[in-house]
Amino acid sequence: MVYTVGEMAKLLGVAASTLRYYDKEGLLPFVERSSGGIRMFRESDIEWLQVIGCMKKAGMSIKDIRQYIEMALQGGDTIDLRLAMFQRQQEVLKQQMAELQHTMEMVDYKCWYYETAKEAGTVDAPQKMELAEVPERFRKIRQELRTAPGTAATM
Amino acid sequence: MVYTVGEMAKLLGVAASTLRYYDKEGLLPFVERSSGGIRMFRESDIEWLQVIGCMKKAGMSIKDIRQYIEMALQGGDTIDLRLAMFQRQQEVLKQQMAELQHTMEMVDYKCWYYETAKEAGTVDAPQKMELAEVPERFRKIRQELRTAPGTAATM
DNA sequence: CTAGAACTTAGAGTTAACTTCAAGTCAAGG
DNA sequence: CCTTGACTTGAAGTTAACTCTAAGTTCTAG
Repeated sequence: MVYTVGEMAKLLGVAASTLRYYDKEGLLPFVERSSGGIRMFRESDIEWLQVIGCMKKAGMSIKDIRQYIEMALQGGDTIDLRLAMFQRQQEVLKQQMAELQHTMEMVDYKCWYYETAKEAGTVDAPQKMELAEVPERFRKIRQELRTAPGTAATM
Repeated sequence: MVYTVGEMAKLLGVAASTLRYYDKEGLLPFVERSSGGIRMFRESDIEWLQVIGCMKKAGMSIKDIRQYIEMALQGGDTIDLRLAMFQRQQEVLKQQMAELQHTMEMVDYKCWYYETAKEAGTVDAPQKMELAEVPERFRKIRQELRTAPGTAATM
């Protein structure tokens, strides 16, 4: 079974123009063409596309992804490089996860803040509350919000 | 203690031009000016800036953040709206977390894949391995990678 | 009082990742 | 054979979020 660019796009839930763009950027060198020049995606190309989607979700740029694809097609002696690339990506994701966790804590705190404000009818209730009255799990984040960060970038 | 835009930028680890840009976009209406027109960030503005940073990390656009800021400055009768906004953001973050989790699984799989390839000296080892030989925790993701997705967008 | 560093603004430039357009080509059904 | 819908390309346009530039102003130290 082969697919045209439009069919594959529908299958993956992306625009056909996106796949053409990826091809132009060198992300799809494995896609073959008909005698007339039309892209013919094979069943096995789906795995490539899924991996590309995964890397994009991990925050990698088109350029970085192209490097990986080139290595993968080049073959055997780049196994170490590819392994290293995914291991680095693992670290990046761990970092992202920690950051997301932290962002969640902030949002949880803000939800508590406005729930408390809603009950009291004014934001003064949570805003002026003594730290000791604030639920324990929000104390750290509240302190953090109200002071400048240490070294790490916040915005 | 008050800060100029450059001092505050350094404190937060961002470019001064970014803070000016945010101001231009209406994100910093609370920042006062000296008689000569120079921005004077107050200690208490740090919390605003931290919240902006948090919302940006949660993937909100400048435009959406401005809406929140406007509501917050407008005062009391928008508490419900602000609560709803953060509750929606909570859902968005849960979604992001699930996606990140999934991306991590893919990367973990790829690490295993290339570790196995490295040991064997060829990608054929993991590539052609029977599903039953694949460590149990990678089976699902391997299957998934090799087939078209259901309804959800993958890329 | 003055030099110079840091501030101000409007507006132009940058970058990534698409997205659209125009003009033309391919392929399947009737 | 012809129509028609989907495909092709290069190139231009879009969007968000900055980032830089230029011309001018403010503040602080000497």
